Amino acid sequence: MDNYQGDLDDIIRAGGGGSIGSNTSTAVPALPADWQFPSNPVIYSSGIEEQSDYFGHPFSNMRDPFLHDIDTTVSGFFNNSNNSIDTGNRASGGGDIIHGNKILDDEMKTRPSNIFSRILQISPNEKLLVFPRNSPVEAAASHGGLKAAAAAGSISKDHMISPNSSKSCLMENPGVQISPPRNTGIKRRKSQAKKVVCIPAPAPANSRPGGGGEVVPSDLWAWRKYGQKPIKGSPYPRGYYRCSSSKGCSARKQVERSRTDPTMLVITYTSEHNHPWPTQRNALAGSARSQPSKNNSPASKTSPNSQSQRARYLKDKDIQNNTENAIPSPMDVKKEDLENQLEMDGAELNEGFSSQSYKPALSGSNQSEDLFADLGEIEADPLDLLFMDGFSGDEGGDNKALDPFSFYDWSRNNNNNNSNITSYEEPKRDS
DNA sequence: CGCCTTTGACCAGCGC
DNA sequence: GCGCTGGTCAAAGGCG
Repeated sequence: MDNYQGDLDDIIRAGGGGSIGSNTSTAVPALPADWQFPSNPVIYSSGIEEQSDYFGHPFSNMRDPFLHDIDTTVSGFFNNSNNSIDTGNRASGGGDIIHGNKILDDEMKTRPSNIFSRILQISPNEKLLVFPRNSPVEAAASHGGLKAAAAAGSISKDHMISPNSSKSCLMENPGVQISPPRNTGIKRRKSQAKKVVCIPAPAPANSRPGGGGEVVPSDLWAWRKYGQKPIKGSPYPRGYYRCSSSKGCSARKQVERSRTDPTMLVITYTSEHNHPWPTQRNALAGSARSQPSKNNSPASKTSPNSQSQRARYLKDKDIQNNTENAIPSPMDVKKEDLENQLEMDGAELNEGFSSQSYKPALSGSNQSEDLFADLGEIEADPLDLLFMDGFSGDEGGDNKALDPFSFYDWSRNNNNNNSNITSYEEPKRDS
């Protein structure tokens, strides 16, 4: 297949190591001005220990430190048995997943203190990460990819998560599969490794069922929509996107609104990008147009806007930085803010992270250098480190590239200092 | 001109 | 084996 160098499986398996390059693009809504980092990161413990390995991310180690926090911060969440994710759905049904939203509501009220708390990971192979809405973490996640998320904590399938600050993002996806894929060789549905990310929908869920007016967050990658289908059991259609940054790239993503929480978008990534970051040109190439047309078009459901924004963002960035490959960075989140927040949490976050580790390894492309050079200011940011770490081929130098799942569109962030990018990664089973 | 979105049809996987 | 559902293909149309 294609040149594709890796698959999600690889990524996952790599444990971290594998951060790959696919990014999703999802633009994230700006964070509330008052948003703050959770003081206590919470890690959901998963029954899955593998994950630690799996992620191989420095972050992973962080879990323990945070575990104690769970009781205090998230205890409600966990205690609530309701919080479980049902992985069960599948097949025919389109899988419904579960839900224990009740809890969420409560939780939401309380608001998880930790960003990480919202990140969920479901299975080693498949991960579902949920980030708090509008939290920088999301961004991080998107940035760092699964690793970051993973680091945040993993959850066992039994533990569901519903992280959204206000609502839970359930994986409707049939896909959240916990058990190993049955047939690896199957073509379509079966078991492709998938990552599922829940992010706050950039725009209010205006979309009517079926109508779809979703705005898909854009990322650096260029995505081309190749299909949309109504999903049984869900009022919202699912959009199918393919990476258009490079020909032959098998990276794909599915975007749909969470049934349970329309304000959340569930993005499922499949396959990895087999190419380095898209150049601006590429990125812009497709995105620029999409915007306009969509808005007008009745059908446009998915995310034209975001793409255009991305394009704009890139363009602007380019101008500003004069960098050919300007990559938006999660860092847009103000460093100071982060620092302040981090202070509260303690250096825990910092532990295990080195600025070095976080440097993205963009497959050896010069791009990365340039990009990060621009980001130098931000580098110091612990969060960045966290997130970025995902990029770096921490694991063994696997440069496979970028974490496919990792980038969310920072563009929005740009506008908002506080904004954040939210990204989540989840593994999904195939549907 | 190139790329994107939209949409209906087709194909394949999965459960019964 | 059948039916349902999901995922992908491909044609048509639109925009910059």
